[in-house]
Amino acid sequence: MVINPMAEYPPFAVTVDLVVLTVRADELCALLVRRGVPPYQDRWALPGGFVGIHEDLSDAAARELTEETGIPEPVGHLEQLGTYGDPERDPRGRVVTVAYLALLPDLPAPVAGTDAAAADWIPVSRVADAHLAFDHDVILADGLERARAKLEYTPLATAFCPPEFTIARLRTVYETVWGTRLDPRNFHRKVTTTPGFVEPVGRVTAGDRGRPARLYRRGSAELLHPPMLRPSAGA
Amino acid sequence: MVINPMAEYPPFAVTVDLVVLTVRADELCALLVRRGVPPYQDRWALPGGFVGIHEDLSDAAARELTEETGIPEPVGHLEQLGTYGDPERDPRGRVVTVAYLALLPDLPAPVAGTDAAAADWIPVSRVADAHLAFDHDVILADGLERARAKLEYTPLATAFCPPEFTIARLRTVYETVWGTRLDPRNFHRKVTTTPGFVEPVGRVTAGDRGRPARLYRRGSAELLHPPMLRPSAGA
DNA sequence: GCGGTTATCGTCAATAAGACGAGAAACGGG
DNA sequence: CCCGTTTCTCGTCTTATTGACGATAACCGC
Repeated sequence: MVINPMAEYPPFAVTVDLVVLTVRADELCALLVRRGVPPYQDRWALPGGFVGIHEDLSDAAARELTEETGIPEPVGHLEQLGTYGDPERDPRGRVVTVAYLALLPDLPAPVAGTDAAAADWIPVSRVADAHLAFDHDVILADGLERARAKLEYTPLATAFCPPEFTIARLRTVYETVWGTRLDPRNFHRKVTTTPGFVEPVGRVTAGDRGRPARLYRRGSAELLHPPMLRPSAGA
Repeated sequence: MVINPMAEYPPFAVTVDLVVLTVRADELCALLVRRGVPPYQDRWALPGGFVGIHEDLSDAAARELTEETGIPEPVGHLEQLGTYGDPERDPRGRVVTVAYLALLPDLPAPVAGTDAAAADWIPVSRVADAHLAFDHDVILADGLERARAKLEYTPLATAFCPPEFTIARLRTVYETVWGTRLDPRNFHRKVTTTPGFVEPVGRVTAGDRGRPARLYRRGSAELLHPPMLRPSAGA
């Protein structure tokens, strides 16, 4: 703020929007809010809001995520997805939005939005008809594609799981996000032999059907070597 | 522009910055400009500039690319890299920049910047000392990592090549960007058997040393299956 | 105990990758 | 014109990884 050349340059509003994904009841769901005010009143939209003049972009995204889900931050995963700045994307004026992608475990959270409108988890298979506000259809589609691709070469599937999870739980994450079925035995071998993907906790589950399963937590790897490739594209 | 709620929200300036990479003389080079005005006067920086109030972000990036390189657009590859909005990143005020990554063939282009300052290709191995202006070190590092990763699972190495190229040329691109050596025979087999990576033109080179090489052009695939994995990380 | 269910381990063939050998096709120098 | 040099292209062998699937282990309810 030493000098003020801003006056010479066009003023923009900057927002953050969130693609928040989770896996619940064998369905991939996105967190959506129903808009209470124009434009696009009563339409579903991605949660988001304006960035404060002294606020970092990632801080704004984390703040919105906490406000919308009610959960403290250090669960799951949050990363920048992309920035959308079509001059016509917001009828109110020139608004550039920085989209973030969040992957969360299935929370029993109330999802009581602080804003007036209602918030809810919507299965992505049923969002297509909804015609989200602004360009949020495109942003959501980009987020889904990013999530699907990242499961291939990063251990981020664990972000959809609670801190301790079974291999079967991790497999349903892959199956749900990719929309494919995976062989439980080959998946088990692949996950347990990829260095740094998961590490055993030492305990097992109890109370479920079938043989108890070992519990694992996320390993230290940031990248999977070799990657988990989607069967669809492989052939 | 129907309503004007912008007044209630903090005004930002929005810029685009470009990480422009090419392979020349067996070195990976980035296009940098020397700043002619404060702040960071006389320091190297990424090319870039302010986004017009009616201009799309990708249009602004393409415009800057053309201005800085003098080449018409439809060569190489241009994609959004990420957005950087630390409140302190620009001493002049709140400037959010949307970074783009461009991969170009080695152009005999004059690189005569329209702006006052000089522009030049700098080998990335020598940029580390330079301490670029603003947070451009970070943006460049992110662009390099993105480029290295994308060579693994996309055919974008072809963006560094002229429209028709040899397998050996493509191999030097991989070797230069990754900083490793690759076996020419295994590389040749891998590239020619990956569906959609390259397709033969039908002609061969002439005049070089050694046996003439077949010419290829880029194939139709957007993703490589199976991917080309870096040897470094593989073990 | 017995069938149902799920987890885990092992086997075998098919596929892909890494390490090389060797011939093909150009060049320049004697 | 023969020869060594260079570089491209194809082929072979060995090893690692994947995909398909059998078999056993360990729980549940009855």
